[in-house]
This record gives sequence, C-alpha cells and structure tokens, in this order.
Amino acid sequence: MSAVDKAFHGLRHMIATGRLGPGERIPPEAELGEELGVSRGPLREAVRMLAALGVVEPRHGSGTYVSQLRPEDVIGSLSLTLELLPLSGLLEVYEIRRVLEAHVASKAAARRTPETVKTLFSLIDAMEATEDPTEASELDHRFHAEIARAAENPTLATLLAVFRARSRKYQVFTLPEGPEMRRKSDADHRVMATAIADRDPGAAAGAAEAHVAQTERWLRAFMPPVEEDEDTSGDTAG
Amino acid sequence: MSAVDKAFHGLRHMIATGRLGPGERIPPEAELGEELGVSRGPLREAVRMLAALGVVEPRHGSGTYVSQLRPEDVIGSLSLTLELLPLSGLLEVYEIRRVLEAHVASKAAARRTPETVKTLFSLIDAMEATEDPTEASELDHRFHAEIARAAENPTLATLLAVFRARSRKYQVFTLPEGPEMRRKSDADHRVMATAIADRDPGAAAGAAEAHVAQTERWLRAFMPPVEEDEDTSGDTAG
DNA sequence: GCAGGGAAAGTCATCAGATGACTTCCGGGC
DNA sequence: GCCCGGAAGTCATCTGATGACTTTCCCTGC
Repeated sequence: MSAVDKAFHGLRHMIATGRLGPGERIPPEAELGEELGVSRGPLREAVRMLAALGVVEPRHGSGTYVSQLRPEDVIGSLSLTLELLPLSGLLEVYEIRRVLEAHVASKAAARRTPETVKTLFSLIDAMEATEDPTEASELDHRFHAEIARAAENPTLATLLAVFRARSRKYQVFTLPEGPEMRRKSDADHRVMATAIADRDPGAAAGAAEAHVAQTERWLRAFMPPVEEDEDTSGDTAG
Repeated sequence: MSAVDKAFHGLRHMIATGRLGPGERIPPEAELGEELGVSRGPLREAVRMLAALGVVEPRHGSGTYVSQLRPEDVIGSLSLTLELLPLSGLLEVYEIRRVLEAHVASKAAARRTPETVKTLFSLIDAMEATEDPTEASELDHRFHAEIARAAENPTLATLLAVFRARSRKYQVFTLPEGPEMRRKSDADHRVMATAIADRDPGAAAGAAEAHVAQTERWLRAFMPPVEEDEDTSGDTAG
C-alpha cells in the first residue's frame, strides 16, 4: 500500500471510528504524519483527497477540520465533476432526475405550506416578467429548489441541485427557439405549482416528470455546450 | 487563488474543454506544473483531488490518465465517503433509495429477459440455502444489482450500489432476530422476482419499495455499526 | 479593570532538490 | 523468433527551508 493510501485510509478510519468527530480539528501535519508513518507530502495529498470529497476542510493558518458530515456535504462534491461528463452520459442522469423530481413534487404537494405556494408563484411571475435568459435560468433553479426544499429531504434536494447545475451549463433559452421554449416551460411551472397548491401529489408528480422530460428532449435536440470560466457558484437560492 | 486551486481548476478546465479527452495521458508533472505556473507539490495535490473524484487515475511509473468520464466513474467516488455519514443522515438516503429501487424494479419488469429471471431466482435459491450472514449479504447485493442492471441505466445502477454498500456495513442479519428477518427478506425477494418475471412493473415497484422500507425499519430499530478494516471491495456482481 | 495593539506561536501553503520505485520500450543475445 | 537486460520516462517519497495566515496572549495605555 502506498504512503498516500496509508494516510488516506488511516485518516478515514479515524473519522469512521469516531476518533475524529464532525467539526473537530485534526492533528497538525507533522504530528499526524508521524503517527500514520508517512511524510508530510503524501499526507497532504491524502488530506486534499478527503477535502475534495467534502469530508475535511483545510483552513490556512488555522488547521484542518472534519466537515459536519451531512449527506449534502459529501454529495455536493459531485458538482465539481458532473459537468465534465459528456452529453451521452448525461441522459442517464436525466432519467434519475425525472424520477426524483417527480418524487419531491409529490411530497411537496403533500407537505406544502402557504409560504411555499406563495414563493413558487412569485418565482413564476418573475420568470415570466424577465427577458434575461440568465436570470430566467437562475429563477428556474430557485423554483425547483424551493419544491425540493418543501419535500423536507436536504440530501435529496442537494442531489437534485447538483443534477440541475449540470443541465444549466447548456443555456437552451438563448437559442432562436428560446422564447417559445420558455413559454412552454412557464406553463409547465404553473401546472406544477397549481398541483402543489391543490395538495395533489399525483398531479404534481406527473407535471414534474413531464417537465423534466421536456427539458431532456430539448437538450437532446440541440447541444451547444457553453464555454465557461467559472466560478459563478453563487448559490442564491433560498 | 491558491496554487492548488489554480492547478485544480486549470486541469479541470483542460478536461472540460476537451483538450484532454477520456483515456488520454496528461503531461508529466514537471511540464504541466510549469504550464500552470505551480510547483510540483500543489500540482500533485490537485491531481490527487481529481483522482479522488474519479476524473483522473495516476499510474506509478507510467503517467496520469483521464478516466473514461462515464457517470459511474464520478458517482463511484461517493462510495469512499458515504459510509462516514452518521446514521441520522442515512435515513434521508434511504428515502432516495426507496424511490430509485422502485423505479429500477419497474423498469426491469418491463425490459426483463429470460436470463434475468433465471439469474434472480437462482440468487434467491442460494440466499435461502446459505447459513452464512456475510454470504447472504453478498447475494442480496447481487440480487439487487441484477435488477438494477436489467433496468439498463448504468449510472443509476452505480448510484444504488453506492447507497446499498453503506447499508451493508450494518449487518442486521447477525442479530438475534436475524433469522426471522432473513425469512421476511427472502419472501420479499420472491415477490419482486415474480413480479419481474410476470412483466408487472407496478407490482415490482411496490414490492421493491416495501422491501427497502422494511430494511430501513430494521436499521432504524437496531443500529450496531460493524467495525471494519476494508478493503472488501470485490464487486462480484455481474 | 478594561480595551486595543502588537508580538509570538501554531499551522497550513509553497518551493526546491534529491532519490527511489515502477513501467515501458528497445536492442542485444541466444 | 523469443527472452532478457538495460535505459529512459514518469510517478512516489523524503527532507529542509521559507512564506502566509490565523489565533492567542501579553503588554501597554487609559
């Protein structure tokens, strides 16, 4: 086993067994390296691996801390890599998204509060009012995020947010057919929001699934990946 | 921006823009470090991060290669960290699993081949025959993996395999109540397999969801995490 | 006694050089 | 034609030193 593996598994084991708990600071590099029997180089590489996976977080000058280890912490790590997938593989992701969006819509319909309904419709109004495709995309994201939030499963909400972020790289609304697509999309949103407002889980699930399927169809038809030099990772969704 | 970030994003950008394609070897450390303007230390840390995320794979003595970038490549990275989650967060994962297992069961029922059915029942027979809880757990995994495979979405199959692996750390069958649980579990499996054999998607989905829900209930009741020093990562599922 | 400033310690970040380990390839020997 | 050995290329690791940032604490001034 290589030194990096030794450090990686050793550190992971310390966390798995509870010797290092969520939020806790891990020992300094020199000390930990000696304990694990590796020098600082490989140890740092192992720490970076765990950081990329959302398990620890190094803070310059302060120390390295174990994350809170919530499901969304580790699932969020996918957002850095999912957008590297070729479009072909993305279609498989879409099938998953279809199923899960339908589920959260259904659950949101069952558990909705008046505030949720109000938020959803105000987001729809804003979407229909704006001309800026980027803003529309942002509002669309917040609309779906709000539904996922209402379903009361943060893990699932994070997973769907990751999947959606990948799709947003393709800004279909900027195409010539964009305006027509947006009208259709807006109509879908109204159907979904209405079903949720009516506490009708079946209708909400159906509308959500149809909406995702429609988006998938558009993406399949045109696929101009947008060149980007992020970070535009402003997660302004409430 | 730190040197590690510069190297990480630089490398990721090279892959995102297609300058480095799947399976391709990236430039040697010295060369790449010079191009990105960082020394070998931080560059290696950035490479390790991408390796942890399933994007690249360093091979000692040969070079570092971009992965095939299939969805399962990057999703598989979750398996290293999902088992670090506390049980409380795991319940949210179970809800997702319930929905997705139901979906794959339904799809498997629609697309099943005679070979699939044969495999499923032979796995059930083997499960009922064995006394070894570890072997039973392994067969259980293969049973569910076979159903996911039949649904023809490798990404989804990988995602479910990751979720299941987390649950298997809790070997509920070794409890005093184990034998009774296993009888119930075996019965569930027969219902699922029969629904799939009958090409009845609705019944298959219902049976799968009920089965996962049952497992979840057991886990919620007893939760003795099994200490382990893997790797037992033998993915023997066909 | 208290608030502010600044020094000092602790820790991660980075660079540089050297050496070892492993893979790959090629040519020589049989 | 096959096998073996060596050379080159590349990643893996160690060591030492320096810089950057954060945190703590003491000292100063009021």
